[in-house]
Amino acid sequence: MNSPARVRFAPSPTGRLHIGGARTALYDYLLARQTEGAFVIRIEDTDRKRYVQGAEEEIYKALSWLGMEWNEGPDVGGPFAPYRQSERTDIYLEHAEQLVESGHAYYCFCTTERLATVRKEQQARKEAPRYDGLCRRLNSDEAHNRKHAGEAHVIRFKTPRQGKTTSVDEIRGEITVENATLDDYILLKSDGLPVYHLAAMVDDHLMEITHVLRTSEWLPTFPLHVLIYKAFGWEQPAWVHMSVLLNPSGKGKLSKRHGSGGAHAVYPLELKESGYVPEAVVNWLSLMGWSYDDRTEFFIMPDLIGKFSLAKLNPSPAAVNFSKLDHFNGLHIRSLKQEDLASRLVPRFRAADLEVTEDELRPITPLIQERIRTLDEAVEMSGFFFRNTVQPDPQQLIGKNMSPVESAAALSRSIDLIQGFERLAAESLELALRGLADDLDLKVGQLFGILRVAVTGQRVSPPLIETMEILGKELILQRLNRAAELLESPE
RNA sequence: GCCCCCAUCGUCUAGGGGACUAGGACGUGGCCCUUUCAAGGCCAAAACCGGGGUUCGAAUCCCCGUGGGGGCACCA
Repeated sequence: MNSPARVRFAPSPTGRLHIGGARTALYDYLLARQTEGAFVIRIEDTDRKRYVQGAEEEIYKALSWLGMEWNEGPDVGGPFAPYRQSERTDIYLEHAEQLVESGHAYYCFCTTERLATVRKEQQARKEAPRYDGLCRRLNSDEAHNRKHAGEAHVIRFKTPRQGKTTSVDEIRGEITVENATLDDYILLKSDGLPVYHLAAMVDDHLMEITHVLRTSEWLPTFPLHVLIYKAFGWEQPAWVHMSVLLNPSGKGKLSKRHGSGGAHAVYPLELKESGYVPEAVVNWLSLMGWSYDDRTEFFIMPDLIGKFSLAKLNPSPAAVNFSKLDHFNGLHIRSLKQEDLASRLVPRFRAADLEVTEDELRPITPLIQERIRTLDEAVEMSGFFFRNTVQPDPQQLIGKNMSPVESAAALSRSIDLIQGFERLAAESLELALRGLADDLDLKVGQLFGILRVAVTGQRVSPPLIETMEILGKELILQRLNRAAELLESPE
């Protein structure tokens, strides 16, 4: 095993955690657990304009639901607290000033208006929009004077104008760019708060982060980050730029809502509300840009912790495949213990206004476990167990290739037969019903089809015999009689 | 416009010069099983972006195209 990794997941609280972020967090978590290192959460809330109230709590909730616990973070504290960047502003200011003193950064007094004008001119000339370096040429005395006079300013990085910078990414190798193509990026804004480029580098260093996992959106500024590390004289962490997630169509970065026709949830907590189990979401996420071998795909968290490796990360962008999530959800539901499934089903039934208890659910879980792909499908399929009455479609009460009269006769004979039972026991009931079908010269499917609709109100249901056993003689007779009436006088 | 990254079935991927007649999974189609629906089993169709090199030999290495993605904010 490798030495303990300190890995951080650093979301900005600008909205709900989406599956892309969740996948990054997962890889962070796996690396930390695998090496028995630390998984730390840092909240990057230096942009006050985009701050969303409650977003931070949502992120915690989503990570918890997915089964990732963190060792350090704003809510649990830790040796490098505070973990919210808005509470570390002094640190960034100090470091920015340090860079100015060492000649790696400078004060810039340009207004946003001037910057916009410059940018516009450059674009008109079809040049890359970039800071024109006006304040870079200021002598330091003048700059200090203007600063002390209270003039609004930012601190910019003094990017070398010559030479090349080579950055090393764990999955992509060396990436070399001409420094001339880089900009003099702003490090510290005029409000005194840092931008990502400064804050993240300072924190990663101070918090002793060993592996920086982020998506490839950061590749263009990767050289800048390396330059900042070098300007401070710090040792770099291992950089890992993962692929981005694409829309199911493969066109464009994953956006809020997608899927053919219907909308697909892109937030883990939304997936939860749609009846997905966290095990499936984790399994699905883990395989978007990572693989273990050429055949193994079913994983639960402990497997993943053991098997994850950075070397198997795939650099190319991956389109999200929601039907595969459905598949994994079915797989994980089937692998659940019955009691576990039953307890997870309770809230889904309640959400559908069906008052059920886990005890009531337990006997039916074995009947539906291998038939459902989401927890909510259990409600669709077996809700009739908990409704007082069912509403069969009279048309559906007519057996396949049968007349209404024949169907009514089959129903009536079934009622007689069931009346003869003390208690409905699956084995004997099935034997009797099959005998009846034989007597009536019907195929088993014809008779069962009628009974299924009569008993469940549905054409698709859990296995009929077991269903009848659970429902019991009284209820069955009630529903069968009701069906017989419907067949005689359909409204 | 400029810079960067990527490129195997529709999708996610295995593949690290000969083991490739290119493997697995989802999805799709068919068959079997079957009281419906599933699940399960079996089978099928389905890919190395193009062109040049390098090499005895290239899906694998290099170059050029092309395509896709990302970035160019006092956002992250």
